[in-house]
Amino acid sequence: MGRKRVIEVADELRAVVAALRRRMQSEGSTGEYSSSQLTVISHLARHGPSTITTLAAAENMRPQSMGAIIAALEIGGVVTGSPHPTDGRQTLWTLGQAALDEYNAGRAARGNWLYSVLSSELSVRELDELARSVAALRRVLDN
Amino acid sequence: MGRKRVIEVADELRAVVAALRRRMQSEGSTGEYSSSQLTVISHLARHGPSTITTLAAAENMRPQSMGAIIAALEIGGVVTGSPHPTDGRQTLWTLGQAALDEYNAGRAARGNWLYSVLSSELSVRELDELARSVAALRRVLDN
DNA sequence: CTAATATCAGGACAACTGATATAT
DNA sequence: CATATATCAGTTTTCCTGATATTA
Repeated sequence: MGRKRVIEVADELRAVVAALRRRMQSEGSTGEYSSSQLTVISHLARHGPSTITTLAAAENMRPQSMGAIIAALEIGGVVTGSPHPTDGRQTLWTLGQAALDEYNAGRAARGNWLYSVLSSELSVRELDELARSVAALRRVLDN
Repeated sequence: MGRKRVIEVADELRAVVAALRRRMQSEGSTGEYSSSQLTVISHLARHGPSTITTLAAAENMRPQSMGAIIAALEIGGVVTGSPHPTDGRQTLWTLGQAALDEYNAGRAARGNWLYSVLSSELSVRELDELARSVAALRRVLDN
């Protein structure tokens, strides 16, 4: 693939990422959780209890920023914090049972804009390609 | 593709979009232009002179927001505005010759984080899949 | 008069940096 | 003391909504 072609892909990816982000944010009010909140919920549901520092690193975000997201979820009763068994500096955050059930049942995603448009407007093949592309981008981010 | 699988793809896409956006923004200072500015520059380079309303629609953004981006580029001498030949309400914005040359030579992208990681860390096949996935997402956004 | 284009002003939100308290 | 975790406070950036002038 030529250099020019890579530049085009990068340009289009940049534009799509920016536009997707704006769209997800504006559609966020339709669903129950914001985009940042859904990301944290899915992380906790899949990886189990985590500290703020761990969550922030997973999302390429500063601990202070993640702290604000967790604080909002705690007020809503979605997550609960408990002291780390051996390290008194850390707090382990866990998904509440109701939120975990909700996530596993797919109800958290049901009313979500991104989930619904991917289901309805992408072919099976496109979804498959998208899954691989997302994994490749994740790999790039984690380097 | 099952429902659960689509939810996973949506979750991962949401997380990657958010993380990519943050990363692009923080790496932005390395390059010469911000993410929003690069998007506008590449649009003008490919599609020719455009109005603020046209640019805003292409990027799924409000005209007021695009106006601010254009204003910054004008101060930097990157774009120049000229009145529309027949419609006095409109201003057509054009890339300056220096910026156009720079774009065509790939110099605008050379120092760009996104371009360089895509070139160095993705295989040809992954770049190809990514190009198709980005096009599919663009289609979803334009609906 | 109605619709479209652009811009001015003010606001909301997400994530940032710097500083600080506490525990290892 | 040096390091790691978390949080408080203030700032920056980006995009938003509402209101207004101008032209088609």
